[in-house]
Amino acid sequence: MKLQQLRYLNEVARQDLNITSAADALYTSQPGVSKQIQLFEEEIGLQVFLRNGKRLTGITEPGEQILSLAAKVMHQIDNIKRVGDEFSNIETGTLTIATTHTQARYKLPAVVKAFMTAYPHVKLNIHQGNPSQVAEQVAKGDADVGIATEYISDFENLLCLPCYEWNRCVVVPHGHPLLLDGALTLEKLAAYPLITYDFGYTGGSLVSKTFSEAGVSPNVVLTAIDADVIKTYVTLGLGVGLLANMAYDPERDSNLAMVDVSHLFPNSTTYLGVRKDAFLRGYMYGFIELMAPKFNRKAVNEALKISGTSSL
Amino acid sequence: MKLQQLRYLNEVARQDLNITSAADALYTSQPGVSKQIQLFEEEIGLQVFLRNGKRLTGITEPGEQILSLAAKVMHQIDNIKRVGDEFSNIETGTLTIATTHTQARYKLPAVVKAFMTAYPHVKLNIHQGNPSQVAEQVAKGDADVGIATEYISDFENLLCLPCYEWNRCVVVPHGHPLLLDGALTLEKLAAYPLITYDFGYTGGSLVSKTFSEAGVSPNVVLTAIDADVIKTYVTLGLGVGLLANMAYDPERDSNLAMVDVSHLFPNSTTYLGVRKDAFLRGYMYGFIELMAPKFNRKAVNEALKISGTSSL
DNA sequence: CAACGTTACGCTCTTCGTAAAGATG
DNA sequence: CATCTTTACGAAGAGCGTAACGTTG
Repeated sequence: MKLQQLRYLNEVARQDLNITSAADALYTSQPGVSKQIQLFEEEIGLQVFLRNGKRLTGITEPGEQILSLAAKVMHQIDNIKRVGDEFSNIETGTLTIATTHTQARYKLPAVVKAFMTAYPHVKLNIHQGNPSQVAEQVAKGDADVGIATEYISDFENLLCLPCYEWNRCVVVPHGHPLLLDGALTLEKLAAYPLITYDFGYTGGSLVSKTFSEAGVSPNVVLTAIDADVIKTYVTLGLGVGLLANMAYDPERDSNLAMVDVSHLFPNSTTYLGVRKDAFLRGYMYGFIELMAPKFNRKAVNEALKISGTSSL
Repeated sequence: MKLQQLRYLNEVARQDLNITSAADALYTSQPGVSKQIQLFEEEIGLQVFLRNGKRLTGITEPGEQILSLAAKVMHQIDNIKRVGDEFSNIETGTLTIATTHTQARYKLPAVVKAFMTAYPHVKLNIHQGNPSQVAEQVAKGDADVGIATEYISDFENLLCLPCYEWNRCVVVPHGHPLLLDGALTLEKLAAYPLITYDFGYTGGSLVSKTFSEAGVSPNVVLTAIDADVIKTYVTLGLGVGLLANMAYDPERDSNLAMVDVSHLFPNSTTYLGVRKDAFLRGYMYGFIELMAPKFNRKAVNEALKISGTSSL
């Protein structure tokens, strides 16, 4: 059995059982991939892939398990390489962050700036997606850390660290009747067309839950994943915007008025997630600490130790 | 990076940094191992082993991490092979049990007999050791399951399933004064020379704890890991034997009298341990169920799911 | 000087890429 | 007939074993 074979298997599974595109992705020849997979299946003594004649049509039951194990092996091989990088090229490498739009746009800039100053030789990638995509990317090892609200703890092999709590505000054009009508309630809010986050995005489901538990039906006329989009439509007079506190900037958004509604909704917690079995580079600990100061290197290791089987 | 290199690294570490004996154990040439380790270190960009000139004298700090990861990789490679075996040669293979003498001698025979009838093509190995050796063998993957009392749950990556509870009895030659003196107490027991298990073995530490909590000092004149040895010395009149209930067989041990002392000591629980990240062959589930009937395949998988990161 | 690790070298087996052939839908 | 996989073959390369050399204690 060769590592190459496991790598090939993985990539074929990734590429929807298309050997040709797997070969392309691996920068090698297609017959080579085909051959190694045959050799692997011969050595193991069973088929990983179901075939209809020559086409791959599916994955066998044992194949599923083998692919899952192969993915773990490849991940640990990556970890081994990282150990090398960590100890030789101190503080150079890549940090891939998966996060939602809200975090990327309003919370991360300050953190990223501090990070880039502290680790100028680390290349940064930011992947954007909804919370479950964020979690999935981290779980698969496509991202080193994920930052999102809710959902992220669904995956068994992720360690979730609470970073900070936040709440919501309402934005309206200046002179809007809501501004004149005393303290805001869910009922008053529901009287106006509402523009807010997609459910399934940053704290979206918590909002709908709060409304429904209060027996109030909000009139959501438009949803977006993007606070800037929401503000744009509010500016056009299409409705009242409900978004994260941190997404309102008094200077930049001077054409809108803001009303805090923390008293109407429970706080949402933003979590940072890492794979329990990942080898964390020094600068990754650094990033985590910038994001959630109480989680220094020691605290993260402690959390990893408690949570998982990971016996690094 | 090659799997072979990881295998070599592992074996060298196992053989106390002796490349020559590692090569022997791997049935290959010594220069080959030497070369591959050099190539690996070159590729990774750091040394795994500390050298004094040409001798290996230790493991570097990153080396420790790499070796740990390499061990995991090799274990998962074994798992992959097992998947193959499981689905092709149904119910043939090997089951290695690590356990203490008491279990092997008094509890396992019935289970093993049933197992061999159910899975006649599975080869059985029984490794004997003290409870911490048992746990270590399972943790390292040298044994598939471990059976012992206490201690076994110290390892992070072991799943422990409670099998059954048991308690102790006292054995003495017929006509011994203890038999005439009414209900037994710790004090009365302490008045006679005591022969019992090594502390650190089957429930031994629980016995000493019970005595010390009662403020009683037992007069332990001889300890052994082996109930048969204990009984032999009791027969010779050297003292009173304190051993596991199940170790007294009224027929075979007709030359000794037995007094139950369950009321003096708390029950001990015997656990069965498996690695959380092991791929369990069908017959291994079978063995576990024979040993602890409430843990059928489904229950074991459930326990694995709850306990670990293991996302098979 | 005995035990151990590294270097040197030649052989063999593997792997990889190109080209061609065979299947599938 | 376009797409995809397998087979065939030759060249390049990697791994292994023997033998010789260099070090360590």
